[in-house]
Amino acid sequence: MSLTSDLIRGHTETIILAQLLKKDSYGYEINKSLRQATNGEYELKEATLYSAFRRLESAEMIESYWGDETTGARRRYYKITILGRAKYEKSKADWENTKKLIDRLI
Amino acid sequence: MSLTSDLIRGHTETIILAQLLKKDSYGYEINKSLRQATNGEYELKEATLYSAFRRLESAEMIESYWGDETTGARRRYYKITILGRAKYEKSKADWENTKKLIDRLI
DNA sequence: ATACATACATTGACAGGCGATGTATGTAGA
DNA sequence: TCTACATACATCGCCTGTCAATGTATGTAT
Repeated sequence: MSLTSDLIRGHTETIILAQLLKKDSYGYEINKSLRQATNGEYELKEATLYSAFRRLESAEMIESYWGDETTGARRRYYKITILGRAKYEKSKADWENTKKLIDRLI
Repeated sequence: MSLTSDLIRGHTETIILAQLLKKDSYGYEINKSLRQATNGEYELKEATLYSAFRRLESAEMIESYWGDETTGARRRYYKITILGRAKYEKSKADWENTKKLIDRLI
């Protein structure tokens, strides 16, 4: 288990939603963005990433469509929905509260 | 799933160690302290609390002894070890790092 | 040819959290 | 006296998110 994995557990979906808030994207690209944003400190494991996509799509927080690449590997793009935006806002507020709570307790 | 449960997952042991850093204590009392410290917003579920004690004791982060109550229910007191203190310091530093990481990502 | 990067996907196992349940002691009130 | 409640510890079995391992397919560089 890596340094952060246990502490970031529970934030995976919010992190993905935050990326999709900027623009439609696909798994591989999201992970590249995360690596860049954290100077290589953090990225999602593929199994974690794709199972999060499944959950988010089932919950109608995101929608997917195939990209129209004529060359290279196909890409499945994801787009955040209205529900996803609401969820993101809620999660962000929860994070702010939880952060204070933990700071008070440790 | 409650508001905070998924986000606090992974902090349970650190929260317990933080309490034991102040003084030797026992399950029920630790939970009372947590409730007080958070104005009733947060407490550990008993099953969570006691399984955390088991893990921490196996890992030699805490030690236990029976209280000498002559009346009322018996209490099993826990005491943090040197190893537990080191673990606490490490966890706290990890938390500071993770907090920054998450803030950057969401 | 070979290795590597891009890209998606599933399976099975593991670990932490927790609902449900059980035990036992002592106190307050009807 | 009976009942309810607070204190206090403990375990079982389920659920859920994470992830190692593995597989598929395309394109590029050496």
